[in-house]
Amino acid sequence: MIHDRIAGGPVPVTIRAMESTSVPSGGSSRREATRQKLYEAAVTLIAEQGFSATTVDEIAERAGVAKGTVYYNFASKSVLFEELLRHGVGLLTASLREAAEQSDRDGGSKVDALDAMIRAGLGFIARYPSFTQLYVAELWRTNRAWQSTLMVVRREVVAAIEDVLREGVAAGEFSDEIDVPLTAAALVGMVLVAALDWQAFQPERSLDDVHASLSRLLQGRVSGSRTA
Amino acid sequence: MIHDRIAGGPVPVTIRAMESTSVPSGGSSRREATRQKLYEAAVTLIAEQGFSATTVDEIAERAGVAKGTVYYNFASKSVLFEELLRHGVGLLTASLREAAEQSDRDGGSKVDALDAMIRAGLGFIARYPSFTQLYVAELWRTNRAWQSTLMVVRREVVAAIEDVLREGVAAGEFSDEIDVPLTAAALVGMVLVAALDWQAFQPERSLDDVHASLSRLLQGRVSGSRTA
DNA sequence: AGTTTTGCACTGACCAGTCAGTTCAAAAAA
DNA sequence: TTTTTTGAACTGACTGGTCAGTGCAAAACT
Repeated sequence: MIHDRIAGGPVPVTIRAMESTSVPSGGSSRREATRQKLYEAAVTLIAEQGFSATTVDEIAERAGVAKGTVYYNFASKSVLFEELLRHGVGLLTASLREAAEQSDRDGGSKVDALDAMIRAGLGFIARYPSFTQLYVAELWRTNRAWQSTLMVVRREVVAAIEDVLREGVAAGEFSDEIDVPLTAAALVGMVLVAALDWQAFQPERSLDDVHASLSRLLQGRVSGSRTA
Repeated sequence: MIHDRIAGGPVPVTIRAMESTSVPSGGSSRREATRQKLYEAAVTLIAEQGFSATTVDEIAERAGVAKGTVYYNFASKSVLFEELLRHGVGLLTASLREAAEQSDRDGGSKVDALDAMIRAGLGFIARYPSFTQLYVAELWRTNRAWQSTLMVVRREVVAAIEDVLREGVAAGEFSDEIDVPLTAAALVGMVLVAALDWQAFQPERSLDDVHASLSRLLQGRVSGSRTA
């Protein structure tokens, strides 16, 4: 329980992809492949059952390795979880920012950029539903070991959206009366919950379809006259 | 057990337990009062730590009750949790439906009703932040004992919103192109996440303030010309 | 070449501690 | 009296984490 021993050399962990990138390719040592398997096993189990209810034995079994291997690769159960969080949110923010930049490059407006981000968010959630579940479930918890990691990681996501909102306000495209942080949070929530519901209850629907519904809601065409 | 709670430290989120509602006159036996105390204790602990990480001993201690009392009043830890869930969502849906009905009685439009529900939702979350945390954290989990309870309870909430949306569509107030279930889910998500962020990161803001921001977002005045 | 050594990655039985749930005699309300 | 609560002891299963030992492929050596 108590680690008097300070990790002598914090190994720079290079996390690759979340799901198996069918190509082990060069550079990936045996260890790296094992880490990958552990991430994949952990993300689904924790999404389903929660962190505390998921045992290290389960993770090891699912990954097809011995329990000791988990502790050979990660200092503790929570460290494994934290690295999983960081990695996943890294992918998400990269995807969001990339979408916004692409929209800008195409000469789109900031509304277009926001729309592109919503689409990117939906795409991410569709690709990594387990990670999203896990993130939502842990985000507002307090008094947890990885509280600080969670805060850092949340800030990254929200900031990506806030940036676009602010640019839009500066460009006169959005009302300058909007509350940027709150609106960003609300948008995250809208996409998050809509996407999780989509995945959970109407998985047969297409991304385009869901995206269109959310765009409509966002652009205020809900409370308006019937569109032609 | 280890109680390393830092006394008097900065409390990140002031969590108010589910206090007794406006004096439930009937059935207020001694047992009922004990149950209430147990709900209050359980809701905060589980919101903070999650179900699995919360022990029955902790709940009993927090409620100021012996452990045996917990098992005298509830068959098991998960039964306690399920009843807590049902109780809390009952309060929420009642609040939402009451808000919509009140708006109707005042001769408001369906947009007004929706707005009133958003306000009611924010009010509920502000009053019972712990319950909300707990609900969000468990909602999309799978393979859990209380899965069915959770589904029933979710349906109640979403249905309350869907009803108003449908009425609005029928009255020609909302576009008939909107996707009612998805829009309802998105609205829930918007309010949920915005409110939790409000409570966690800007608790000093007023409900009116937050409500105004969300109304603005919903009515599409985000992407529009600057309002006068 | 063939042989020996090195050390990384992995193993799984094991340990010390924890937890949900039980039991029950006695006390305190009602 | 009857109902409800108490509080402590107890059980049996489970859990995070440990550690002496294994396997093996690439070096080092002869």
